[in-house]
Amino acid sequence: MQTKKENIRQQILEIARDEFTMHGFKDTSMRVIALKAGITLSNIYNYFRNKDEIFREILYPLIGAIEKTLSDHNSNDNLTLDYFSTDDYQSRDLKRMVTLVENYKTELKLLLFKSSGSSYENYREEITLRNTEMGLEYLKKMKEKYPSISVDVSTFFVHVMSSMWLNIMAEIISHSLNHEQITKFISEYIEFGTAGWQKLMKII
Amino acid sequence: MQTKKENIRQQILEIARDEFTMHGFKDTSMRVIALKAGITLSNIYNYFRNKDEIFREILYPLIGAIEKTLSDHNSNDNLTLDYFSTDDYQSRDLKRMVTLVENYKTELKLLLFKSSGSSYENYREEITLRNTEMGLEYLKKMKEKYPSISVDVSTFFVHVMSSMWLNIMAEIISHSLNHEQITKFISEYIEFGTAGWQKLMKII
Amino acid sequence: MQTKKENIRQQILEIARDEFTMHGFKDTSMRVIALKAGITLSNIYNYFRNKDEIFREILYPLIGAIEKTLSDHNSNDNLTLDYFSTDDYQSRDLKRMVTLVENYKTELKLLLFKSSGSSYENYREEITLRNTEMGLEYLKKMKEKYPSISVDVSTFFVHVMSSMWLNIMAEIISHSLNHEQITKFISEYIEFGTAGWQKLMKII
Amino acid sequence: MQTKKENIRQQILEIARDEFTMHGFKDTSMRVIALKAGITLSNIYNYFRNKDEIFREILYPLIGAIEKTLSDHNSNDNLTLDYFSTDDYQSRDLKRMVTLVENYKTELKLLLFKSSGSSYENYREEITLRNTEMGLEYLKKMKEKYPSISVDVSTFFVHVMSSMWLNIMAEIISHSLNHEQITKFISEYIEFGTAGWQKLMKII
DNA sequence: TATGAATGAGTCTTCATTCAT
DNA sequence: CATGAATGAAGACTCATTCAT
Repeated sequence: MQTKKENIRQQILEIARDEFTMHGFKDTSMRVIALKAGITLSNIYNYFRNKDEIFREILYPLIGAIEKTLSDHNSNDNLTLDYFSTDDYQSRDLKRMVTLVENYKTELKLLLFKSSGSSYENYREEITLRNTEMGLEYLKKMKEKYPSISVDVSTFFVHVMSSMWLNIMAEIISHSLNHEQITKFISEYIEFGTAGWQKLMKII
Repeated sequence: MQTKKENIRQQILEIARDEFTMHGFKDTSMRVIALKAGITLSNIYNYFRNKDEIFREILYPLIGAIEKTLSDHNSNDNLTLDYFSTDDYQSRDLKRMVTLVENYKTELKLLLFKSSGSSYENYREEITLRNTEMGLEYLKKMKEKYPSISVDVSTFFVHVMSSMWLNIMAEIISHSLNHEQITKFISEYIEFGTAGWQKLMKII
Repeated sequence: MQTKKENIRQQILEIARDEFTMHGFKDTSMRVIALKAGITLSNIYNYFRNKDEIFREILYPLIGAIEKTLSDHNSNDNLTLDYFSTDDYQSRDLKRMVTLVENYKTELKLLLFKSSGSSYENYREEITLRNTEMGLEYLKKMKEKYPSISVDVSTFFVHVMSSMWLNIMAEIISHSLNHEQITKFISEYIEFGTAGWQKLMKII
Repeated sequence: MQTKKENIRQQILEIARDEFTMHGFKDTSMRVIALKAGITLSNIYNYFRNKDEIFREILYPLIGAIEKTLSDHNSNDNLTLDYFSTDDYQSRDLKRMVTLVENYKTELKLLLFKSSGSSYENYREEITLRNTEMGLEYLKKMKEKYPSISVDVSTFFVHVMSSMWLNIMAEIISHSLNHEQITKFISEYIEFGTAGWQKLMKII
């Protein structure tokens, strides 16, 4: 009544996000959302078509950010052997990820763990797939640029490395790492990964 | 009537496994299992006490195999720097994992992805936790044996590496890799990981 | 649709009361209530949280009346030997009971006979217990006031006399006594009981 | 197998009696009886036609004893005013009841409290009815023999007095009175009741 | 915009009993 | 005499969604 409409809309979204976070998409009850929002169940349907739309709306900003991050990552800046000798490049990519994680903590949790039953239930796989394709493409271009390096790496290996990104995000979120812990981890991971890739690609 | 009893029991298990695989434990309906098995819903309860018991029975062999693998892995054979210079040790561990994956493809999928709501819903986390603890313990012992190496690695990094095992299994299963592909991947992963760890531990 | 909402609520209550009366709380089916009310089973749950709530709502007025009657009865007016020589006092108490019975015929039947399985299933015992305690307390006070009387009566005897109240109510209800019959019975019961108590307490 | 058949039959009866006592007729599960008896569910049906037959068989001796007690009570010995001046007669009747209670404690509990849903669920009422009829008949005969006494007592009053018997039994059982307590109560009840009836019948 | 009412399909599990072997 | 398998009905309750007002 006295609550302005947009307020209600926001309130539904916030409570829904809490519920989704706690019980997952499928086991979140519209009834409960309505109850906690202090409105009628059916009134929710004046703001959203259905449960899935609420879920999608919650994840909308995150999805945008992810898409942006992915396309940024896919630029041609990285096509240099320096990527594997100086920390700068990988660091820059990882920092993007950290930003994502820190800005969209809850939403990432939803997307990665709680989306079963929603229209985003396969999003995690899709991203990994796209990451893999980008990775393969990257290796191909590098080989063209630096014929001496070895890129004889199985598609699946690239795939596993790609999925690592999401797994790491997932773990960071699950364990509620603070900024310092994240930074420490990233430097370790870069050191570890750089050495690994150099070995595989027979650089130097 | 005409179907022999053990047949039906097996049929229930197989159909249940399919359903669990497709929809997850929680969203699998006993009604549907009965329907697809061509028997009465209530008749299922002559073979199993409840839904969870069916799930547990399906996973029973896998759980045993996992426990065995873990205890084998936890031996002291690995306490040598050779672990990081020759492929033999890691290879042996990874081959154990491969055996697991190839023998219990479907069941692993269930355990890793589809167990929410069942009594095994936290098993994945538990294993990662145990793996992490084993990893930290391992680093400590190595440091005692080889004081020159560095083990200044964050717990979280060890945790991520531990969870890698399960993630890799998960990916192998999801992508239905054949034996050759798995072998190829493993050699790559060993090469990659060995280089990474050597770098981190500052082994020459 | 065409039926107004409060109608339906009342209808559910009435039909539920009939069903409870016929089959008892436990053996009354929500399905059947819905069927007889001409509504959907699930729609009942728009009016009541669960079966027990329906039962409690039906008994709500009766419970209030009983509590009031009990507290009225527990006054100190009765602390006189006249209680056993003139009819007035007992008559007044019994008339209270009659009023209760005549006003809450059906509900009393539910409470006394049909509440097994509901949250009121022990109410009968509780009342008898409270009545017994009140009776014992009464005898003690009387002895203090009139030391010559005998109150050497077993607790169990007081208990049986207390449970009589409820049994009498129960019988009146079961046999659908009219007002005249009730009045007749009461005068008989007072005559009978007064003589009995006088004898036991050795009054004159 | 090694258990003789009659043993099994007895075992079923004993376990069933326990279950009926604990959960009542309706809420006792044949499955549980079979389980506790260590036999198959369906095997019970080789010994008894159905659940009700088990219940009836358990109560068979009690029913016989009740019928005998009732017919004994209905003899002509009691047709004397002495019944209300000496304790002997009533005492004899009450002692019969005590014997019943002490010999068939469990069975009476079943019959009075736990028979809902069985073919004996109305037995309590039936007995009270027969008791009432016997009481009315008794009063009539007394009036013929002793025209001076008053028998102007309502049918319902006789009914309540009749139901008292069963209520008292019920209370004795519920409270697990020992022999001494029962005897004490009975003498109190006789004193109370005799005085009451004398008053009502205007004897002396 | 907001509401209360309504719906039908769905959840897992238990029940007493029957029947062929 | 004993068994395991089978059945259909029933239990209370929840679900997301729709609709008339």
